[in-house]
Amino acid sequence: MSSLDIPQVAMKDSITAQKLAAHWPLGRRDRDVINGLAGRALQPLRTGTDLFTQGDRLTSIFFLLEGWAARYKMLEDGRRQIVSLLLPGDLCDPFCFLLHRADHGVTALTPVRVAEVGRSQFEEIALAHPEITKAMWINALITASIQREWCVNLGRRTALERFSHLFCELYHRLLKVGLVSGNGFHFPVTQLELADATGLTMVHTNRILQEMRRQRLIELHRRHLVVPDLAALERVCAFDPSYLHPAAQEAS
Amino acid sequence: MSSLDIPQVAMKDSITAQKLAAHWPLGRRDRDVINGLAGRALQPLRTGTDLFTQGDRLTSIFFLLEGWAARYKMLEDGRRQIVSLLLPGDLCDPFCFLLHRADHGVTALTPVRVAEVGRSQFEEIALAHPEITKAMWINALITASIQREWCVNLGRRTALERFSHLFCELYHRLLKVGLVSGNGFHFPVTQLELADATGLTMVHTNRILQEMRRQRLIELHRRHLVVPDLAALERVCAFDPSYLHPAAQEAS
DNA sequence: CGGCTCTTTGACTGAACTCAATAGTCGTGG
DNA sequence: CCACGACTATTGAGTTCAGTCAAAGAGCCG
Repeated sequence: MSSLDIPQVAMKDSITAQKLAAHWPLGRRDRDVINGLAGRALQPLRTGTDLFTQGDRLTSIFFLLEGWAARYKMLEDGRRQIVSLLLPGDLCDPFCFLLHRADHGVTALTPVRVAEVGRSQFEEIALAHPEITKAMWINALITASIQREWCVNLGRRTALERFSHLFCELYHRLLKVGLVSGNGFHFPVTQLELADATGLTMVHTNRILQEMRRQRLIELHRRHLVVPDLAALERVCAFDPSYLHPAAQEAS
Repeated sequence: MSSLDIPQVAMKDSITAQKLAAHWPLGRRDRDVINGLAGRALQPLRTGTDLFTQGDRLTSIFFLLEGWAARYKMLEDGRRQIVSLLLPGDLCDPFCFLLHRADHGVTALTPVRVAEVGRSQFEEIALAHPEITKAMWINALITASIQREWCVNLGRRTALERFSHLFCELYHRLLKVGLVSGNGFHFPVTQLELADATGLTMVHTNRILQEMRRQRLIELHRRHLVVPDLAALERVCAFDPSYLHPAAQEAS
């Protein structure tokens, strides 16, 4: 855990192992188990592919190794709400076997590389590596915390605040896995998808983004988002990163 | 699990044991452990008391034995979003110890009776009774599913649909613990609280409730809500109860 | 009966939506 | 290299759902 280790970890561990180890300290062996799973990635999936759909019986969990995905729910008349964004390294429903069926879908927003872990294999690992299981549970709790914050975003923030908050969240989450460089990051989400994530229409999304550009809160061009002044953006929405539980682990 | 058992269970088990056993079959001993915890209830807390507040370090979990509570988050300027409702029998953050601090508050909407379980005691029980732990994890996953559905409610439904959906959800959840009688249930939520749960203002809440009464979708009077035609209410919002995972347990 | 909290009402405002059309962008294949 | 189709982004005009402000009733409890 000393700072000297970090370059080595970054060289060696998969992004998923990094992320889990940030929740709960994992030893070399535990991390290597995760790296092993992450190494067996599927063929890349193309944009728009669903990892699974609402109502599916779930037979495996996914590690999102590269690319972005979205958890979403549809209404009968075609309205869609994106309920969370999955970033590189994120786990997709590690404990889904405990429920009957998927209550939502997960779709690839970009080409994605995922590793699929079947149920029996997952259960073996969970049994043999309780620390991994614990890290995954912490991960699930943080996901739930983010979900609550999204409820606040959708229920009580203005359009400008919603986008500001979302961008702040993504900035912090991507920073943690080393995907921010030069105050910016690759941002492959279309305005339609942004609208579905913030509960607004595409037209309104477009107008607010222009307003944010005008106010120099963001630069957004060709799938790249730059936040020239993070503090300013955070001020717009009174961003408090504690809901991301940046240091979840504790002496136990 | 035969239907002959049901009356006996209902007579003997605490509401929390009932609820957990509905997620995952629990034996007599496991249920009695929960009953034992539930039996040591605190003094009733009065309306408006916070079980804990955002930022608190969590030292115990709560069983809500009687009364209603709300999970909420505040914005700096006083805006509030209720992110979930806790009904009689509900658990309040059984695994909160895995995170540093509370990212939200929980407040009593009515006088409540809760049982408090300290960390060390909880961990003892979790170790000695893995089936209870499993039931609690399933409970946590269902809570997360409900949270996602609330995002849909806040992001993509009209005001009328939001209230309809919320009432349908409450109807189903209360039905499961035997708190619905004669198509109705005790409904102690004020219009201000309803507004904070649906992301609307109190004034608009009032107007929509009147509209719902006019359309004979609900009867709401003196803290009692009657749904004369559940199917009609469900039609308004295209309610699909599968997100409540009514039969979560499965052969494992 | 007084002081709460909760509910209801009216008039006005405004943030976000709808509809519809135009303009980029990107990959593909001729 | 350019033309084509399919997304994606942008713009304008008009509308509406929900918010704001302010005040008046109801219900409840000591």
